[in-house]
Amino acid sequence: MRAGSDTRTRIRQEALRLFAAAGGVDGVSVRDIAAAAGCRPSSLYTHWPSIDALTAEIFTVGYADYGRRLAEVADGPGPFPARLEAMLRLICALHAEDRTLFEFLLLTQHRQLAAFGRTDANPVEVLHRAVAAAIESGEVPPGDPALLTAAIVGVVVQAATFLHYGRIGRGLDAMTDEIVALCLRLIAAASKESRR
Amino acid sequence: MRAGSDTRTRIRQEALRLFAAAGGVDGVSVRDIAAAAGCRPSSLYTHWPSIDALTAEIFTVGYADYGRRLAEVADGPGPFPARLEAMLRLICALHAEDRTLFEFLLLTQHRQLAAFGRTDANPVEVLHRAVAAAIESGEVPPGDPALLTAAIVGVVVQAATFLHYGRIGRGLDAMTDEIVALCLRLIAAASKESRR
DNA sequence: TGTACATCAGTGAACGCGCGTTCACTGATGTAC
DNA sequence: TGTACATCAGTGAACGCGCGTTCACTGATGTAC
Repeated sequence: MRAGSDTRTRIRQEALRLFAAAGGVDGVSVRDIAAAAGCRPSSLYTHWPSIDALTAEIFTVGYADYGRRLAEVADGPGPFPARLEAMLRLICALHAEDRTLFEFLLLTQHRQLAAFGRTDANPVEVLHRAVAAAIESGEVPPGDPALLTAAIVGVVVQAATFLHYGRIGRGLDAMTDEIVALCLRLIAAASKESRR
Repeated sequence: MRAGSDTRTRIRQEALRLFAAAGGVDGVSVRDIAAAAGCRPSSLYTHWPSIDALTAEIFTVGYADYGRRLAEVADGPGPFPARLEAMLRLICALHAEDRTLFEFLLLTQHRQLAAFGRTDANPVEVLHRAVAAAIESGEVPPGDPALLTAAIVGVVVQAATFLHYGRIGRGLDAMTDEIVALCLRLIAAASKESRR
């Protein structure tokens, strides 16, 4: 074996970075990856049989690892609400720790939304305005309207999406307590709802 | 003007159907759309200057219309919780009314998730098991564990995603009351949270 | 009503392009003796 | 230590393919008189 040639590692890293930036694997070519990694397109085939094998490796390894760490908490001892809170804190920590991987795993979407931009007809924008107005009028107490809107649409995932597009300036790690509180409320609400 | 040639309409409809089925515009070619619409690829250019113009028309028109209908409710009179409930009921009704358009607008994602499949390492599956276990153990009262899991990850959007992949057998319209209750809980929780 | 012409949705063949991939090769590094 | 050989990561040119798109055309339909 040769002394540490890091081309394989660089290809994997740059591919992940490009996929996360593009919001998916489409639109990122072998030539793009090679250029970013500082090698030739054919070098990729020294390490993987195809581009699909590379993307599958990145996704499967990352996803499985993420699932495994989550399972450790989920399957552990203690009451469910405490484990849910621990899972949420883990997810927020993972996002802060490796945002590129997190976004690649969760945000393969949203090219259309990005192309459409922020207009008044954007449903999310409509809801955001309604929330902001409700907060201003005192119907809903003070808070970050963008965060509350994201919570309604999708709590963790939607918050990560808003962060990805720069509508929220704080990382998921800075919002951990609020995400935990919202989700704990959700399970309490579900309990009451299912009893009626 | 000629007697109603419906090729233009068929191209638009079939393109939308294919985009929704593929979970995005990538992987759907002009040839695919033409074949589904029963015409030749070149016919598309009689009606649109490019494939991008067609996708932009479908997305922009659908998205703007969706946003407009939502804005009518959001900007109407009455207290915020009632307007939020009305918006959620409208969204669920829109999903039931034109699921293809709804999915095209919201679910441009998830090809990677589909390729990865349902394994034990899937984070969503991990959470689902934890929720199901919590329900079985009585820590969380009876209810649809898949629905509760979807609620935590993303309430409306995530529920629509699960429905898209067949993990939930009921339409959003059949879940409207539960979605409303969950989101009303979310805003109540947000109120208390922001006061501390 | 009949004929000549205009319109224009749709056709069919072809285009240039970027894609993923192949493969004979190079040349730096490691090993044998 | 020096020489001959083996290994193998990385190269460069080329491939076939499907993509979006073009354009001269066809032929059914509508209009003028």
